Amino acid sequence: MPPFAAPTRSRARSRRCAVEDTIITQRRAKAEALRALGHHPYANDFVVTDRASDVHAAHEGTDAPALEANPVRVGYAGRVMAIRTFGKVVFVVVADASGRLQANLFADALPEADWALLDYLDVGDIIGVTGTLMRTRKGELSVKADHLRIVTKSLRPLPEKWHGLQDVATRYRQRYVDLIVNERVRDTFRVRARVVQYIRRFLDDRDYLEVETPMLQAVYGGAAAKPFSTHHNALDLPLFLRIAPELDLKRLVVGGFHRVYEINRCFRNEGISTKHNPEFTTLEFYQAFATYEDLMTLTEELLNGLAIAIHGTDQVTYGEHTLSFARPFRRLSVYEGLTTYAGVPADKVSDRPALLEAAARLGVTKADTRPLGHLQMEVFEAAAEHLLVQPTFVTDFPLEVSPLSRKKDTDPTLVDRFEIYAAGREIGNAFSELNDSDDQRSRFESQVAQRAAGDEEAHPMDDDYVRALEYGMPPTAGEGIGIDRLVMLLTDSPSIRDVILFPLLRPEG
RNA sequence: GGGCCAUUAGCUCAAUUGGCAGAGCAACGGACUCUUAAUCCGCAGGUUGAAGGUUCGAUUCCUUCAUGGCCCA
Repeated sequence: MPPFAAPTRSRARSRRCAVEDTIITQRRAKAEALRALGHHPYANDFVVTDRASDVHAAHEGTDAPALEANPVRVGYAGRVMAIRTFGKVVFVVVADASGRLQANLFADALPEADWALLDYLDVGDIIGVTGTLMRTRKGELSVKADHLRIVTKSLRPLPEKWHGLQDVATRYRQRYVDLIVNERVRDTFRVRARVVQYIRRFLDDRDYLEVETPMLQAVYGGAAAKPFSTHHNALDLPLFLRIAPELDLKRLVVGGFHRVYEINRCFRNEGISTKHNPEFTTLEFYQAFATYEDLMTLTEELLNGLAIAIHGTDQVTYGEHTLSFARPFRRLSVYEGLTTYAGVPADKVSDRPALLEAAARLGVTKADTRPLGHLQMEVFEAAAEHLLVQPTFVTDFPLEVSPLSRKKDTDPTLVDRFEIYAAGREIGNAFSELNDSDDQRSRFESQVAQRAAGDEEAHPMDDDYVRALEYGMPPTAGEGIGIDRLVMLLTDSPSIRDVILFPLLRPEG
C-alpha cells in the first residue's frame, strides 16, 4: 500500500463514524450512570424462568379476568425491540430467542429504583423482567412488570424498526445485526437446521453410518474443480482442502461400512455467484449393493419427505415457481435433452459438427477443442439446465465427464449416472460406482492426460484409491447433494449467501 | 475476467436542466396511565464511498479506484 493512502483512509473512517460515535458516547455514558447507581450494566445473575413463545402458547386463550383471578408469575429476558412511552406507562417489546413478549411498565407497579432505569434504557438493550401476566385494553398478552433489570447495555443503534436492515453487504458482514432485526433470516437458518436434522434421521433410519473424513488431503479428487492449497509445517507437506469427500467414503465401503454418509464442508477455489460459495456443505452417501436407479427412488423419497416435513406439502414455492416434489420425478437422458432443448437431431447427438452447430447457436464458446462428452454436456447445460425447473433426474452421462462412474452395460460410451435438477440448478449428482480397479486406473490416466492438455479441473491420479479398489469394492451407488442449494429451494432464497451464515466477502477496507 | 447498475444522516430513502443537501424512523429535550410503525411540540445530526478533472458553481458531468448487486464467461 502506498504510504500516502493510510492517513486518507483513516480520516475517511473517522469522518464516517462521527455521528455514530456520538450515539455510542451517549450510551456509554448511560452504562456509566448505571454503574454509579449500583447496577452492573453487564450483569450475569438474572434468572430466566420463562420463554416468550412458551408463555404465549400456554396462555393464548386465557382472558383478562382469569389472569387477574389467578396471577401467573413470569420471569424472562431479551432484547428491547421497541419502547413506547406514555408518561407513567411504558410498553417495551422484548424479543428472546423464542419470540416476542411485551413488558408493561407502570410507574405505580415498579419499585422506584427500577422505574429510574428507564432514563438509561435504549432499544437494543437486553433486559430482564419479572411480573405477572395481564392483557392490555387491546387484548395483548403481556407482562405487568414488578421488576426490571438492564442486563446488557447495547452501545450501537439498531437499524430502523420497520424496514430492517436492507443493505446486503452489511447484512452479510454483520450477520448478527441481520439476525436481530430480520425475522425471516432467523427462520431461514432454523429451516436449514431442520433440513440437516431430517436428512440425518432419514439416513440413520436406513442404517447408514455417519462418518467424518479428512478435509485436508494430500491428493484431492471426487469432483472436477480447483482446490485451495495449504501447507502443513511440521510435515513440510503441501495439502489441499477437499473438493469432495467421495474417494474417502468409498474407501470406507471397501473397508466394510456398506452404508456411509457425511454431511460436511467442501471447498472449491472458484468464482462466487448466487449459486457458488467457496466453502459449501454437501451430503454424500454410499450404499453397497445398490444402483443409481435405486438412488433415484431414495432421492425421491428423501426430497418428497423433506418438502412435507418443512412445508407440510410437496408443493414448494420458489420465486415465481411452484416446485412439485410429488413422486415420481421427471427423468430425462442427456441425449433426450440435447434433442428436446438444443435441437440436435436424435441421430446426431454424438455427431461433432451437429453439436458444434448447436453450441454456436447457444453462444457456447471454446467448445470446439473439448472431447465429445464435454461438448455434449456444455451444449446440454447451455440449452436445458435453466429450463429444468421441476425436479428432474438427468440420466446417462457421457463417459468422459464421469471418471468415477460405472459404464453402462448397454452402452460403454455412457455411464450409470444421474444429476437431479430443480429450479434450473443442479442439486445433486449420483452414480453407480466404478469398482473395476483397472478401468479406474485407466480413467485416472486419461484424466491426467486431459490435465496435461490444460484442463485444470481434471482429476489427479490417486494411486491409493486404485489400490483400495484392487482389494474389491462391492457394487455400490453413491450420491452427493448440495445442502446449501437444497436449503435455498426450501426457504425460497434467491442467493446461496442467504443460506450461509457468514458467506465469503472481501475483507472490509 | 467482461458489461450494466448502485453507493447521500445510525437505518430506510428523496433531491427538477449543473444552482442553498431533505424526509421518515432512531437519538437528544419536553407532554402524555393501554400503545402495537403510538401521537404531539422542540432540537440536533452531512467533506453526498475515495482521489482527481471540467465548471463561476458538482450529490448531479468526466476519469481512476474501492465495495456491493445483477447478467455474461
